[in-house]
Amino acid sequence: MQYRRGQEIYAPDDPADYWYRMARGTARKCAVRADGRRQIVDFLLPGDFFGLVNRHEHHFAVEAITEGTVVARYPRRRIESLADTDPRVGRRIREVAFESIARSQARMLILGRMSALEKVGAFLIEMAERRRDGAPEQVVLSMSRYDIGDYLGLAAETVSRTLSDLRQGGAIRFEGTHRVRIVDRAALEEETGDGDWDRTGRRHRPADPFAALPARSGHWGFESGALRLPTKHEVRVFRRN
Amino acid sequence: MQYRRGQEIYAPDDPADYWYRMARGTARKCAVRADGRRQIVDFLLPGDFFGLVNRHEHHFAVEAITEGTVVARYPRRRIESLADTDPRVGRRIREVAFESIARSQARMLILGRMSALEKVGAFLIEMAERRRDGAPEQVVLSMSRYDIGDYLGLAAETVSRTLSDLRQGGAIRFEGTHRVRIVDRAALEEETGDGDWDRTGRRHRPADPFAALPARSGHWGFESGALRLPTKHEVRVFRRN
DNA sequence: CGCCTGTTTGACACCTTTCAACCGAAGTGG
DNA sequence: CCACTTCGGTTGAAAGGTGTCAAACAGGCG
Repeated sequence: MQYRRGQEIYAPDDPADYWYRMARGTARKCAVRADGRRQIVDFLLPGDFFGLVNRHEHHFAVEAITEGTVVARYPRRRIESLADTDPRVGRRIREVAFESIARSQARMLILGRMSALEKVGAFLIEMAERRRDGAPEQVVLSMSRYDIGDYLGLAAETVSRTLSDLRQGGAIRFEGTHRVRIVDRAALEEETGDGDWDRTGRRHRPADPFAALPARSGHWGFESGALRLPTKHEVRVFRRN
Repeated sequence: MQYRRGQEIYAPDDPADYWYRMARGTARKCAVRADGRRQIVDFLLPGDFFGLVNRHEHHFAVEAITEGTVVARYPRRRIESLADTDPRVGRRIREVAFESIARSQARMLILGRMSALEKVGAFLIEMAERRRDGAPEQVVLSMSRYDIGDYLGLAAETVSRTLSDLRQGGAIRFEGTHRVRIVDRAALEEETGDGDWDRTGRRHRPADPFAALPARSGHWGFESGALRLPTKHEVRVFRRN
């Protein structure tokens, strides 16, 4: 099936008769509240499966972002009976599902405990990694700043500002509004603390108050490897340059 | 297997040789950063499956919260081969996985787009619903305020304050620090906007600026059905009473 | 009883949102 | 071809919600 920009692939409460696989283009899976607040739960890129649910109805809406988005659609009941007879199919479905769980849970870390700078940095890295077609420092952002904001739990203005900060800080370069080149990937990676999430959580924060704070020495900037969060004043000065 | 309060059930990077099912007690699945920031990805209550991953290693730590937490442990490879031969097992695993996906994605809505008041309200309702043993307006919070905060992406102090606000607003009552009775469930439910998430997201927020705003009429409080977010000043006055 | 962990409350700082304005690009119709 | 509109992006200024720091308090346990 082919879709136009903005077209709905399925709506919440639609009967969940199909499972889907993105073939070309980009889509967003999202929920919207009456007051206009929106949360994008996932961006769907080529190769991604979606629409896998138990119930007979979907919970979210999925909408095409790019013109000419192409989606493969599989009748749910047939796939399920196929999985019953062919163990490889069942195994593959479980793999896809577990992958989805891992991705969802990784996003909780981002949504719950990261600053705007870290969120946007993590987002750029995620988009770079998810490109299957090489060029890992080329990032194409097919979605709008509003979409990115609703994906990260930020206002679109904050996304725009943060991207500008990263650019001025030398971590990225713009090659058009929707095309970013990662110049200093190490800075972005350490910024997001990508590998930092680990180990036990037995100790609470109040129990180790002087554990590994980010170095406050030096001035603002990324020369120390990791991006440090500049203070308000520094940012202001920063932006004026 | 039985665990003591705070004991680790598995660590990140542990070989993922088992799948688990919570039998008694409560546990948290979490990640911690070097700087002390922690995100709890899920609370595990009796009946919940966990540890389902593709890879050979886990990504998160799981730790018992209550003394005497009991967990059933299943060898992963045996379950997988069992699933290959018995379609019902495979089906069940998929169900569990899809359920987990739905829960994760529902939590994104909470983490990304809700205020502290809404987060805590949603949390109380979630805990009430997940109790299998009746008494749906009795909520037992086995976990600490720090745990709740790291689950919701809030500071523990904010959780405490918000609970106090809900108590003073008449939505809940304390029956001990870790035991809450939901007095005005409707207020909590409308507060979280539980049913409000829906429909298409084709329109961005800037495109419909005067869509269904929460009624600003009346004074603070819950009399209008939904909890409205009090302004800073109102909260201050509120708390002094 | 004293220590320790966890909870509550207060005061203040600050990051992010909100409200605006401006700008550029794309599409439309005269 | 050029107004005109619309949409999305960027930037500024002000407001506010939440985090941080701090202190007091309660409960459990040796």
